Amino acid sequence: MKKKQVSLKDIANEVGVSIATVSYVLSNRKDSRVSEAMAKKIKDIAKTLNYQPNKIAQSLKSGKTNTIGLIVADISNPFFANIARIIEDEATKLNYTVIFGSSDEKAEKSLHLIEFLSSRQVDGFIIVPSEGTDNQIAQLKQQNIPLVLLDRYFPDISTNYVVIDNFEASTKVVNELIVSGYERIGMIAYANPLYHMRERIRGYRETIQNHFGGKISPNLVEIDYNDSKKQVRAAIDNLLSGENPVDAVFFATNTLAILGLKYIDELSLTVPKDIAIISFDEGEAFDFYYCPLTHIRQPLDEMGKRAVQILTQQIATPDMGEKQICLKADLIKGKSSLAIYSS
Amino acid sequence: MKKKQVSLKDIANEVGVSIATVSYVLSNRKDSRVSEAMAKKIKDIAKTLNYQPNKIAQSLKSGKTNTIGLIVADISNPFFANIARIIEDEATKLNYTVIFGSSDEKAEKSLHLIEFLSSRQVDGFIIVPSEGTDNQIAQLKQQNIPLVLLDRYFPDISTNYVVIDNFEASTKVVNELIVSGYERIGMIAYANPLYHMRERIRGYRETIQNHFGGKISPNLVEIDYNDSKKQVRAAIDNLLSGENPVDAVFFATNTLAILGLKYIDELSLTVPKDIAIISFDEGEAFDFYYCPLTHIRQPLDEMGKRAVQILTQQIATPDMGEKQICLKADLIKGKSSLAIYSS
DNA sequence: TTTTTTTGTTTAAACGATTAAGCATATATT
DNA sequence: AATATATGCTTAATCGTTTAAACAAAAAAA
Repeated sequence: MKKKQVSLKDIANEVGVSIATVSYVLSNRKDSRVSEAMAKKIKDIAKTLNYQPNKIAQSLKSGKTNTIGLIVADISNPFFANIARIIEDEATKLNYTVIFGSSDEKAEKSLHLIEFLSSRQVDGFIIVPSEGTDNQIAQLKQQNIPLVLLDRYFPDISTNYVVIDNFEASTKVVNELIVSGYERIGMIAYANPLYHMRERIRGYRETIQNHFGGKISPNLVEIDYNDSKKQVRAAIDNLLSGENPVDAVFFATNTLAILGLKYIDELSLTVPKDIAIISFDEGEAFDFYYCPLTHIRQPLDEMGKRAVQILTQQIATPDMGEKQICLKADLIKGKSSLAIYSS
Repeated sequence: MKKKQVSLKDIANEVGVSIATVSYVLSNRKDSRVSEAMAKKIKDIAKTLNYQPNKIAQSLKSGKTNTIGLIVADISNPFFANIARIIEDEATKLNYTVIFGSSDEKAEKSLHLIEFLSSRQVDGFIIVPSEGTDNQIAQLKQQNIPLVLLDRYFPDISTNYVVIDNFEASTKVVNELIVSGYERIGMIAYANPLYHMRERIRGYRETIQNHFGGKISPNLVEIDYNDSKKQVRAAIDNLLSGENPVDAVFFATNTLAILGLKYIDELSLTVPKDIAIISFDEGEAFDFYYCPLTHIRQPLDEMGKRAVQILTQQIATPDMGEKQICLKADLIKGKSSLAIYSS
């Protein structure tokens, strides 16, 4: 009982003319030689029949789908949801549709998504790559499929990417804590070999090293993504115990910060009096934290837009050179890292 | 320089056989009569060439895209991001892809999205409809395009839908406040004519009415979505002023609650001592609110899954009757509506 | 008038897959 | 041996577009 969509053929039959003529008119090509009268007639009928071109057929013919495949770790994570929204808006502006998928930081899922979206002929990908997806990215590149990495990248694979300078951001965080008088600065990060995480950790380590010259060593705990809740609690216990408990903690992501702060509250510690905190990224969750958090703010808007722009450019001009964008992130000063005035 | 994707034709040429034979083998139809030897040869070559079927071509032939169009108000809103994730997972399980778009609660954008996704031949829609989209929904229905409304629906249009019983949920909220000893209960809602909002308001009004029998009247303020921040503040000022200031406020959505609580904090009012609060829906933001919020929890998981299931069923069996699911939401008791023991 | 050019439209191939129908050849049945 | 059936593969149409090429008729140039 379902009514088929109106096709060029239907219009052609109605008007009593060939499909080609209808096509020429409705794709209003400047060089077509269809008479004014005929054109009007066709356009009118098309309108009354409510004709909508079948993009699937167009895509098959043109080899273009005007579709972007977006792969993030988890669309329900606000960081990615926000960026997805920005990407959606920019893509719409450029007449592209977005198909998305969540990889859950798993290489296997990522591969499945890439194959899935490839077979649906997306024109290109924007990918937040997970651990162990190097080969997938290399493969896409080798197949000349337009691609932009977002938020993270592989230094060993030359691709388009849009990221922030994680090293520098991390440096800012640690410096802020040091300037504010904190000395025993711990860091909780993910045990993730990806470059962005390594850079955050390196920024932390080197700044501590440069400043304290070995008199105080870095105190870093790395967390397994799939067991984060338990391990974050253990990490905090760890950092707070021993002869030299930390007086400040730097969380490498907002999810870690949320888990950490919940536990710190459970321990009835007060921020920043008992312990100072700086987090990477924001989160609605922090809106109501009693102590406004000092944190790194990534330029999400610019990141998302740039990624779409670079991708669509590369789709249009495949031989365009690779674009590698590294933006600076800001340190937003809250009250969770207030200067210590008493000893 | 871009390498074309491998097609059946390429394999056929390589093997020296017709396209049809290759197609029969690779779509492993049980009734095909291709010899074992040939089949193996074709499969091997297909593997070495890394053949991936072109779904665009398959779709054109079959008239099916295995794609769901998802329209929500705003993918960056955690409520919708969460539901999008659930829908994604369920869709993947059923071998469907999801294309999404954000309507921003605007009928115009919604129409644009529907047309956009229709022309991309999505097999069906899951839509969180906005104000004024009745005709769009009616039109889709009239075109026999499979459709499930989510979270909201139009009582005047008979469609599939998955919603919660907003009236009942609202009733629970007000009863909880009354039982806890509150009497002057205000409500802040959106000035939105959609049924879900009307039902929340009706639940509030009727419960107040039933309980206080006119001795205390409902005290409702409706907010314009596009000016919510300012208007929520005004609403709270309003509810707290006059001869009979409210002692409790019921927020009709989590976004309203967030705005409201921020202002209440600014006013240095303490929850629930100075004012009791109950909110609809949760939000990461509440995780760190000093006073755990009493709120309505919608069964997001079930809503998302059911929506996908109903939609895919209807795609498979178009003459299936309409399914209308109304789930109950739970009241999660926090401490923001604690019983009053002093007068 | 004949030839050339322009104008308006149609024919047909193509994109990559599916699939009913056709056609040999081989095997089975009488 | 003659006919029927099974086996293995190919031909060709189809989905809805696009578009180069062909064609006929009208207008312009010779």
